[in-house]
Amino acid sequence: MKYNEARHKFIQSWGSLGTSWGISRTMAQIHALLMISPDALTTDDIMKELGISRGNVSMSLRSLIEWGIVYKDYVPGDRKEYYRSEKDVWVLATQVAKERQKRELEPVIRMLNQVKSIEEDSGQKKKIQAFKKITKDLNSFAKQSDQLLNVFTKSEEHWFFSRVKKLFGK
Amino acid sequence: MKYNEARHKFIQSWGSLGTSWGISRTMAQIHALLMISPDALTTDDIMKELGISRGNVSMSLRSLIEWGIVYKDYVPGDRKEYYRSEKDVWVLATQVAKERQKRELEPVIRMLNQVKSIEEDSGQKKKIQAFKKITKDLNSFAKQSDQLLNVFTKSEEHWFFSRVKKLFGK
DNA sequence: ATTAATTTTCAAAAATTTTTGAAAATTCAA
DNA sequence: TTGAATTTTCAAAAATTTTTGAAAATTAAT
Repeated sequence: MKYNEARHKFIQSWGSLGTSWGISRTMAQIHALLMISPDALTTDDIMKELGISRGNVSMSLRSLIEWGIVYKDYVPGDRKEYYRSEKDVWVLATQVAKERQKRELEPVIRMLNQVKSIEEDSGQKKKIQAFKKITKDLNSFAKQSDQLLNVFTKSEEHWFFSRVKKLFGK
Repeated sequence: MKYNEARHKFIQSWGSLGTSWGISRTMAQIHALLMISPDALTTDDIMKELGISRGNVSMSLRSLIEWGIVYKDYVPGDRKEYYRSEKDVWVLATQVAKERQKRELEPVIRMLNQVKSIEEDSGQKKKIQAFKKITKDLNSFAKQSDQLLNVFTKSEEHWFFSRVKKLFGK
């Protein structure tokens, strides 16, 4: 496979994967482009490479910076801003895990805590029983996942996978 | 909090969470409704409870069945089909993990394997170097995650969280 | 202060995804 | 078979999300 073909495939695939990970196609494509770029890129570089609008690039970059996986660089004597991706895959993964924990897991835990205390209600014994059971179980699972994610995001790469694998006899 | 309020909050929240987990609002709402229902429900029950169309219920249920988290029940002497959710949270979680592994993780690994072998190209040494480095690192991480997920989906509930937590000194 | 370069904002347009609802298909009892 | 009950399909409509692009804001050099 030629480099340009591989590069194109990588950017396109990362873009469509982004969609199923809850980020927009172009945001993921920009991220892909920055990951494989040895040098930091300007807004215009990105617009030209991916054929997308200035506004889109601006908003997507802000979002990537909020996710903590893209950084801004300032070059002395140059008005333009340069953007650069985090390239350490472990750091990338832990940043993404932290953000998703905040956006997806924590809201569930909050909701489940809210619905935990329901008043007695004569006519609906069975339904209330079922409701309490599943929400309690989901809450317990969600909290354990939260703890596990904390272990993951705080651990050192070297340790995590190898220790877990050894633990389960792999 | 009153039961009906809690129930409403649970269904609505699960619905909007579904969106960020890549399934449609109504599909997640149907799942929520079935999880808290002590008895299996018919298509008409679900339509009435959630105020959504027959077609939507039919398609969403098929999808939930494909995910392996909802089952069809047949009641003797009744033409209607009854639907029931998996209620064991560990089974739910492992099913969802398996499906997402198949839909999200495996495609990345396939793509990264494809772009792995690129021909030498005189003019682009530095770019090719950077490309090879990041795709190799991503591939290695993706494969380790895949293995970890296999450990998770094959392990017993009791073991998983407690062993991992103990391992990391929690 | 003025101006040119650059970035950001956001309303409108485009694209995509979800939902509807009625027709078609299926199922099963008589 | 026939036909009523039920489920499925899918084109069109609605809702939602993403993208555009030009105006406004910001930045920094002169």
